[in-house]
Amino acid sequence: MNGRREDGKSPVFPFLPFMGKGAQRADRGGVYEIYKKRDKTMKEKTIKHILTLEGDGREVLVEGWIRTRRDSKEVSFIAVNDGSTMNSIQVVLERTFPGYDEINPRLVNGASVSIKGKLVPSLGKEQSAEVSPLEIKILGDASPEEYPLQKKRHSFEFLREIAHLRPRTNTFGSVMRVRNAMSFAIHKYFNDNGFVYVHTPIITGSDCEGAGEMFHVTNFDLNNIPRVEGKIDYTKDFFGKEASLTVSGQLNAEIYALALKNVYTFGPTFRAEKSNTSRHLAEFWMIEPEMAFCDITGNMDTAEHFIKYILRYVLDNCADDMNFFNSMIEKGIIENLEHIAASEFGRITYTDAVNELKKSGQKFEFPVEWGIDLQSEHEKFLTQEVYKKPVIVTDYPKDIKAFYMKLNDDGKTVRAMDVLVPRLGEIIGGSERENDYNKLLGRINDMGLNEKDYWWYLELRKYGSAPHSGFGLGFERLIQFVTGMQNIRDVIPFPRCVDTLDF
RNA sequence: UCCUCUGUAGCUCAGUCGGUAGAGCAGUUGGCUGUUAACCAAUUGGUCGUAGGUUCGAGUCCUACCGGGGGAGCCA
Repeated sequence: MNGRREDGKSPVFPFLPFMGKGAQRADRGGVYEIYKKRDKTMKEKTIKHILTLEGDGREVLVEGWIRTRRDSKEVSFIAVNDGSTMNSIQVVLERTFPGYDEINPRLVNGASVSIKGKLVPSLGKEQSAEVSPLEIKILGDASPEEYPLQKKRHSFEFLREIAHLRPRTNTFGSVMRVRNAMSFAIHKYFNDNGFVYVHTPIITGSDCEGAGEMFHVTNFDLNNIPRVEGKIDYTKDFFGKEASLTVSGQLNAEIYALALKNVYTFGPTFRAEKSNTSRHLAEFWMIEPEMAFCDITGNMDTAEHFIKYILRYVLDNCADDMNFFNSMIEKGIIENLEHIAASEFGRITYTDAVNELKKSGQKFEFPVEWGIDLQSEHEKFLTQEVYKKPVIVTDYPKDIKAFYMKLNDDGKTVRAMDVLVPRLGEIIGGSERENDYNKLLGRINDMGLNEKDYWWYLELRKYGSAPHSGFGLGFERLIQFVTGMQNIRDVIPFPRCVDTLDF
C-alpha cells in the first residue's frame, strides 16, 4: 500500500495542518514520509471520519460499541459508537443476512463489534449514509440483564458509581473530547505565544507553597515510624526531610520565568482540604503561566486573552459536543461563551468592588466591609449581576492575600488579581510577585514565616531580580465553565475527593 | 467541619391523613413497522439505606448511624 485511499484522493495527514509551511516542507523527508508508508491512519479508522465519507459503495470497517438496536420485520438498525464523535453510525442488518437469527440477539446495547461493510446512501432521514454489512464480528458481549448503562438518561450521581463505564455515555464522551481539545488548545496557545512548558515537581520538600493543606509523602513503615524525643524523625525518611505533594508549581515556575522569560506549567495539583463542594477536588489539574518583565496589567491582559482563546478554540473545533451541552446540559451556553469571547472583561479594584457591593442595596449573608475577603455570594453578584460577564478584581488588602504578592505604594494593598466568571465565581487567582528583596523579607517575617525556608526564593530577588507576574487557573473549573457541567467530579475522568478514591 | 435536602424495583421517580407498595424506562415474551433514546401488548422484578423506638398497625412519625445531593468555609 502506498498511502493512497481507495477513492484515489490524497491521504489525510492529521497533524500537518498544525505546522507552518516551512515545517511541512522540512518534514517531507521526515514525518511526511513516515505517514506515507501507512495504509490507514488511526484517524481514518474512526467513526468520526467514516461519517464524513459519501455512501458510494466503498468498503469500510466499523469498530465500536452498540448504543441501540431497533428491530423491524425485514431489517435491524444498529447504532454503533466508538467515542471519536458523539454521533453513531447506522448499520442496517437484513433479516436475510447469513446467521441473522444467531447474531442479531447478541447485538445489544454495550456489546463491542467489528463490522466490515459497504457505505451506502441511507433511506432514512437522519443520516446520509449507512453501513450495509458484509461481515459482523461480536468481539465482546454485554448481557442486557446486567449491563448497567441504559439508553435512557442516568443521574450523574449513579454514573459516578460506575466510572469505568460512564465514558461510554453521550455526556461523558463529550466532556472528555472537549477536555482533550482544551488541553491541546492550552499548549498551543502558550507555544504560539512564546512560552516554555516547564515540568515542575509533583513531590515537594517545601512546605512554604502556602496554598493549602498538603498530602504527606512518606516511605516510612507507618506501624513503626522513627521518632526522636517523641517527634517524627524525618531524617530517616526517603528524602531525609518532610515531603509532600505539590499544591502549586508557582514558586518553581518563578525560577524558570526568571531565566526563560515566559513559562507555564500544566499538571496535577493536590490539596488535602476537606472541601466538599461541586467546585473542589483533592487532585486537579492546574495551569500556571509565569512571565518575567511583566506587571499586573500584562498579567490581566494575558489571562483575558488566554481565556478568550480557549473559548474560541472550543467553539470552533467542538461544534457537535457544544451543541449537545447547549441543548442537554446548559441552555444557551454557546451564546453565552460567544458573548464572553467577544467582549472586554470588566476590571475593578477590590476597594471599588466593595463600594459597588455596598451601594447595590443587595442583602448578603455576609456583610461587605473593606478588609474582609469577598465571599462566593459577593463574587457571583459582581460577575453575574453587576457586569454580566467575567470581571477581574485587583489590589486586594495585603492581609487577606499571600506573602509573595507585590505591595502597592499605598502600603495597604497588593497587586493581586482574581478573575471571576458567571456561574462559577473565581476561576483564576494571580498576582504580580514581590520582586524587592527587602519588602519580601519583611512580608515573610510579618506573617511569621521562617525566612530560612525561603532562601532560594529570596535569592531570586537578590540576583538580577525583575518584575514578574503569573496566575493559576483550575483546569477542571474552566471545563465546567465551557461545558456547563455543574459538578467538578463530572469533568475529570476519575475524581479524587474526601472519602472518595474509587477506580 | 457547619447548614440543608435526600435514600422506595436494575435505572428515574410517585406514594395523600399512619391502614400493609405503584408508574415510566430497562429486562423477558409476543406483535408491528426503513427505524432514529422506534412503537403496541403482556409479564418478571421491592426485607421501602441500617438499627432501635412510638403505635392495634410505620415507606409515612421519633432517635441514632450510614450513603448521596445542594449550599458555606478553604481555594483553583
